[in-house]
Amino acid sequence: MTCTLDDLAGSGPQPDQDARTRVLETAYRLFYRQGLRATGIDRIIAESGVAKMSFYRHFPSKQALIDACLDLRHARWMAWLEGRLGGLSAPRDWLAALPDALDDWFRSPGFRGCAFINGHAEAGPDAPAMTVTHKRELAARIEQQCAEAGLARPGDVAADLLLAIEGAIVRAQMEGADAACGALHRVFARTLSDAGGKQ
Amino acid sequence: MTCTLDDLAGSGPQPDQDARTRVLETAYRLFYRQGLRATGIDRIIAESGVAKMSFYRHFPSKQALIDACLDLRHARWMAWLEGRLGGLSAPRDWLAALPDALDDWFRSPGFRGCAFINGHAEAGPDAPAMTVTHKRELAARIEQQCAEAGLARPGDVAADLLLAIEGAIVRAQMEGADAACGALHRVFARTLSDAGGKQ
DNA sequence: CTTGAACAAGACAGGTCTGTCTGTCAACAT
DNA sequence: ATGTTGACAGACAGACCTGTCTTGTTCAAG
Repeated sequence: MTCTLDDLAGSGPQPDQDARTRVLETAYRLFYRQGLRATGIDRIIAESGVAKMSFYRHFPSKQALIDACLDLRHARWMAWLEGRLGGLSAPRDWLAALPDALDDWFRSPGFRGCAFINGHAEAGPDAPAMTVTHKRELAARIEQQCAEAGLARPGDVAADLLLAIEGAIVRAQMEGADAACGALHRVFARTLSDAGGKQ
Repeated sequence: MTCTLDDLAGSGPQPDQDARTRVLETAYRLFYRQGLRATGIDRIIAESGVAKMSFYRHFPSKQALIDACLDLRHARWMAWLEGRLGGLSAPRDWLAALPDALDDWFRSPGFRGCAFINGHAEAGPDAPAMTVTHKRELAARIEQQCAEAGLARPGDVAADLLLAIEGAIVRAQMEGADAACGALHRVFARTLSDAGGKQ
């Protein structure tokens, strides 16, 4: 599965898609843009051009639709990241290129932070499990690359890098990409340099 | 103004307080615990033991109450931080002790992340101005300490530290304090060491 | 041709949301 | 004594929310 930044943002519902896909694509955009609670079922139904019963045939509840959207978001985001860094076979290069990839994402139109951070912030401890699962899978992927790069204490290095990533996402959301990317690059370089990766 | 972690969490409405204070204290707790949109006016009114008209006499709208709560949160959080680090007159010590202070906060009962990050995540670009103002004032305070400590490029150092702080808050919210604090301490030590502060 | 599945359109129920309004009461100042 | 002020209690309006149900249409497989 390949995924561009446009795919990540979502193309919106297409008339030739079936009802379930139109609902999912519409919700995917609205939930991210407006928030989970602020987006009502009626609006999703109206914008996707679907009957209410068609919606409830495919999704038993709003919560099920939210879960499906977060699953899709996770799959697309990870696919985007892998595609964006796909040409880099050396783990050290992969890690060093992460800030540039995030920089692209921060500057993409419609960027509004991390859907999982936002969802967790909104729903609190009762947030869908995917909000934390996504972060764990990202952390595992980064730790894998740290280990393959031969860095000492790959778990600690991955935790440090993930800390910087989360911070950069929040900074970019609140103050813009420029305010986040300088610090992100510096913290990454310092962390990797300290861990033995090339500068 | 002094502020303990209990004060930061909010003591709830006391019967001897006037109506406005009871509303504000109730909303202060509920907005942080449940989120802005998930907390209805009716619930705030019921828990504060106030008439609806008394509420609307003191606050023209729910949005005005939200703004007042964020103002109060900002004042209390900054006062807590200054009090927590008050004994440290040397700027380098002040900066080095920041992760321990945040650690205490992450482990305090009822911790649910940063009210300003959460509010911004929920409301998006239309979020109250205080959500970004709070972060700017914190960044300015950190930069001031960096400058007084004689660090090179105090603005960059402050940006790096703030990035780590935001990341740690999010990590602590989603995975708990243990998952955040190790990385926070390491990134802080590395950043300060690189900037010329004592180890 | 018949049957059944998917779908569109929309009424409906029951609840919640914000915000307005009417009364009643107690404290207090003139 | 009397008017003012603040507060409590609760009805009410109008909108929005989720979820159910009915009716009619399209279309394809048997």
